Amino acid sequence: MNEQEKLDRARERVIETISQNMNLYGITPSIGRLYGLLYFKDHPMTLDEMKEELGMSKTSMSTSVRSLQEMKMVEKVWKKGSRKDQYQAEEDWHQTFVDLFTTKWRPSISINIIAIEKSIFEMERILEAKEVTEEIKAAASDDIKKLHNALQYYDWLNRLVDSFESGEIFDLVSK
Amino acid sequence: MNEQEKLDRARERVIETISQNMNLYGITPSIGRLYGLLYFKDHPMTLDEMKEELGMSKTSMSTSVRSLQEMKMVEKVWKKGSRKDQYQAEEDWHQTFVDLFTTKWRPSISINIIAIEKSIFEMERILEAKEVTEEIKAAASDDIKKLHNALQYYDWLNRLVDSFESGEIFDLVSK
DNA sequence: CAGTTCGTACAGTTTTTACTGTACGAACTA
DNA sequence: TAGTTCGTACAGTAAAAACTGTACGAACTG
Repeated sequence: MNEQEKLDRARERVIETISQNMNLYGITPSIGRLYGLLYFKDHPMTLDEMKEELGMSKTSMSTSVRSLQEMKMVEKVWKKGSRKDQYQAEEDWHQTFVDLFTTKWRPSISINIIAIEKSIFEMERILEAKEVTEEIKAAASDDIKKLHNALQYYDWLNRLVDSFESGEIFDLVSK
Repeated sequence: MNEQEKLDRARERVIETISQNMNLYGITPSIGRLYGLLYFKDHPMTLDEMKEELGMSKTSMSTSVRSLQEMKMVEKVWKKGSRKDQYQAEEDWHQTFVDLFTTKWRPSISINIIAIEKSIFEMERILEAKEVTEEIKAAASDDIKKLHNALQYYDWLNRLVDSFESGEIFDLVSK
């Protein structure tokens, strides 16, 4: 094995390992591998180049790179003389982590809160109703209490995401 | 629709919504639904009861509840007079979040660090080697720099997990 | 304007993951 | 000790996700 091969192999080990562990971020291995490829290239790449290096379809490259863009892990850059779109990886993983956390978590926190609030409202109507047995009211009351705890948790989570987004988290845990 | 049905429906909305959004925690919807069920029951449940309520196989309940246990979201409790195992949901979601984060992230951080360190070592050997072209050395040197950045990130992530585990995070973002 | 090139929607296929039913060991019961 | 009950391993099946190839609109080129 020559030195170039050794270097490639060492690089690929890291790409492979990281992409395998990216499911924690909600990222599939093949998308992770693409990110790894872009991370180690010191210049932007086109869809055709990615396709070539990973041996996958251009369609996959197109959709994968788009989802990486949505997660702000990759950005499109303009390069003179090329009609093709060029993409490069975001280099600062702290920033990537924060963005990922924010873009992924924020929407689902909102969805959960809305569902919980709606259910609390309906349960409170049950408590007010006349013809309801005490047993059902007790159950409703119990559920309402649990849902308020849940709301409190989601509020906390929202504030946690705030602290990520604002960079305040780096005061507690420095880079 | 009677009041009992209204209550059930309100409760199920929350369970369904939350379980759908649990993929962020790396939890499948059906496991999330099981957790939701346990969360709203104010008493521990057996595998047979879960099977009954969710209309799924006992095998699924057994494996699902085990993964919930591993994530510390559910615990087995002893109940006198019953030979069957009884399970109940962890109620404090802040704690659940912290545990989840810790148990899921810690191992994969370690794996990534090990792979990176191994590759850095190999790349440094390339730099020291005699018969290597300057071009390859430059590439190796570049990669090493990137890997050191990665290590720095994982160190940060480890300290972030520390602050979750120790509860220090709640100083920054209060409950 | 006709001819290219590029990126992506969409449908179909392959691969992966989730779920079920059978079967069996362990722990209890009489 | 024989008979139950309980939980789970394992193999097979059903469902879901990832990936590809075709096809086409948009943007460029001559």
